[in-house]
Amino acid sequence: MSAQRRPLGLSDSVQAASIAHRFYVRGESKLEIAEAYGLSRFKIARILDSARESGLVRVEFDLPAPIDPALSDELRSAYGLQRALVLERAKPNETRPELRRRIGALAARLLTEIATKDDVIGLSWARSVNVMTEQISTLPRCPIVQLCGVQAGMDMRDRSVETVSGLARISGGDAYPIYAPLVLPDRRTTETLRRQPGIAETFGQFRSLTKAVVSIGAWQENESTVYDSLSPAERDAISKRGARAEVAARLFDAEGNALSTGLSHHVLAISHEELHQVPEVIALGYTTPKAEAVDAVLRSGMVSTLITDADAARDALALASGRRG
Amino acid sequence: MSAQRRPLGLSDSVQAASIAHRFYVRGESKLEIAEAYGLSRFKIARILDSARESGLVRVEFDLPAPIDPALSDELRSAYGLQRALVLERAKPNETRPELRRRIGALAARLLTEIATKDDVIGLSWARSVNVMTEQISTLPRCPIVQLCGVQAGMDMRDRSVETVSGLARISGGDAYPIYAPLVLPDRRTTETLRRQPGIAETFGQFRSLTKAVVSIGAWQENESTVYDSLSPAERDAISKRGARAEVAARLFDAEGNALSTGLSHHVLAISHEELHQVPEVIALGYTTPKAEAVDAVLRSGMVSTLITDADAARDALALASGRRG
DNA sequence: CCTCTCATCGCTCATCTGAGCGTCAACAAA
DNA sequence: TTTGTTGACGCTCAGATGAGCGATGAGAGG
Repeated sequence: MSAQRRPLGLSDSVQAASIAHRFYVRGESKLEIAEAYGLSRFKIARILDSARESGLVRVEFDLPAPIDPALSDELRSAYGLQRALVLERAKPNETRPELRRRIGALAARLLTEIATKDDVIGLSWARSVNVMTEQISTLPRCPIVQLCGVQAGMDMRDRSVETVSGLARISGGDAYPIYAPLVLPDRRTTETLRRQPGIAETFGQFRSLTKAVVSIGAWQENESTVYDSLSPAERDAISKRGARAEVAARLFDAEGNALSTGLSHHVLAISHEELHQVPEVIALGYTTPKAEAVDAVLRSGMVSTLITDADAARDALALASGRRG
Repeated sequence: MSAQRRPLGLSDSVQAASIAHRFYVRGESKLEIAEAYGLSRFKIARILDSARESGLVRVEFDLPAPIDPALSDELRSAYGLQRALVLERAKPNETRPELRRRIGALAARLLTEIATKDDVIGLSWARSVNVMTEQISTLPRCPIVQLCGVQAGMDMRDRSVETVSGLARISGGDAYPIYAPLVLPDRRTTETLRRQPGIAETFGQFRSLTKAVVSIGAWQENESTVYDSLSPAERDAISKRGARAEVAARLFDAEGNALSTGLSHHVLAISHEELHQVPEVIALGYTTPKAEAVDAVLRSGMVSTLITDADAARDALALASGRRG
């Protein structure tokens, strides 16, 4: 908390370090140490305090991944999440694909770890989710369900249509894909497709989902594939309704409320309600421009685990504390 | 204490790290953390314990010098010293002059720090003490007293005869040198010199000493300049009396008892008793071959501060614990 | 189905610990 | 000299903590 006081002398430093070693590493009680040194336990407590304040003893974390435990915990408690994984800043100028890869790797490890054979896992449509599945090598035998239709554009090229079936192959469980576009021209077409055998079967799985991995998009250019796929008129109309964030083509306002717009009726995707029912929703959202969107989605209470980077985490925390303090 | 248990999962690790951060860095109580996480305080305690045991949280020491705090503390309490400074192992194959330089630097910093204007500082004749004085740049104005005569041999070449006057120049205090050899041919010559004006004056200071810096020599070849300067017959005679260590040409047996041999009467040096009276005796002793000698001298109870290296410290500790356990 | 094992969890109680306060000594100003 | 200021120290007591114990539950084997 407080800044470095005076640097302490060599002799005092060694004594303080020895005491700290006994206390923190060997776990002796302060009373015990006090007796060994012929000092009062208060003196020992003060030495330990000043040793920590002066930075003489540091507590380091050897996490199995480059995660910032302090930020993770702050984020977790600020939004009442079950878990938060905040990736440490890596290089000063990490490119977006590099960051996405690291976020995906983290999500992959988490999913591999927490998935059980009784799970039904849903995946939304996003580059980061795609990158995640590429980094999963083992998974219990459980069904993999696609949460929304196929996004037109670059996704086709990197074969992300195979995300769900690919993961199902690794898992050995059933695959429930949606071979149809995410955004459709009108409501009627949407409902027709919605009733197609394969698609209806996938939609039927939504109520059984136990885990979902989704990506958070911001309602602005290049920060949401759904945004990018709409016409300027539609984008603006939705912006005017207060849309800030998008998850699986479902929209949220700044307060995290589900936003029902015209778009709602011509996308093939899991509904707000169904997604909210999923016990474990792992949301991926990274980079500063998405902080506001991450904030909005977290406020919806839908997310149980957030995986993000340090920049976005700090910005989101600033928003959250701005509301409180 | 105990070895690494299982490595813990990613999710648990992050939780444990967050809890450890709250506890160790932010200083929250376990009860507080337990409430924040909806866990019992016992659970928190167990998480913290296993986090430390598994090495997930590490306590690091940022000492102003490369000192091993754990070894220092063990050594300090094993021998009932006031202070112990154990230099961390540097390179795998550090040469003796390099090690001596680092030991000297440490002693220099310590002496600079603890010396006050009311001190009377004694220096024994040794390469490490000489190296120490070279690295002292400031010292309160106090008298500097030479504790023993000049050792013949290589010391002359590196101008270590000037050690005392050099340090006195830095300090601004009086210098009490001994311009006479340490080992003399017979008792009569020794006593004659002992009564010479300058030398007598220096010897007169011995009872006023408040601090002394001495080097520990082992009674074997190349580990004691006094040993090296004697004839084989004398060396062996003294060895047979049980000599293990030498400090300022005064001998100690393995139990740390003062050893009175024929040598005692033809050296110009402070006596065992006078040295024992000095409130603060800083002893320098390093490298493995000297461990037994260091052990012996520490057992004498004469030393208040030991400065050594990790190898010697470990070996000495093995000797000490061998006697107890 | 039972029963055993193994691990986890949270309780009690004796001990340990922190916040706040009063005492004391050192030192500077009056 | 006295008086005020500052910092170090250790006391009290309420609150936090650890050791040990029995309860509970999941999974293995009968």
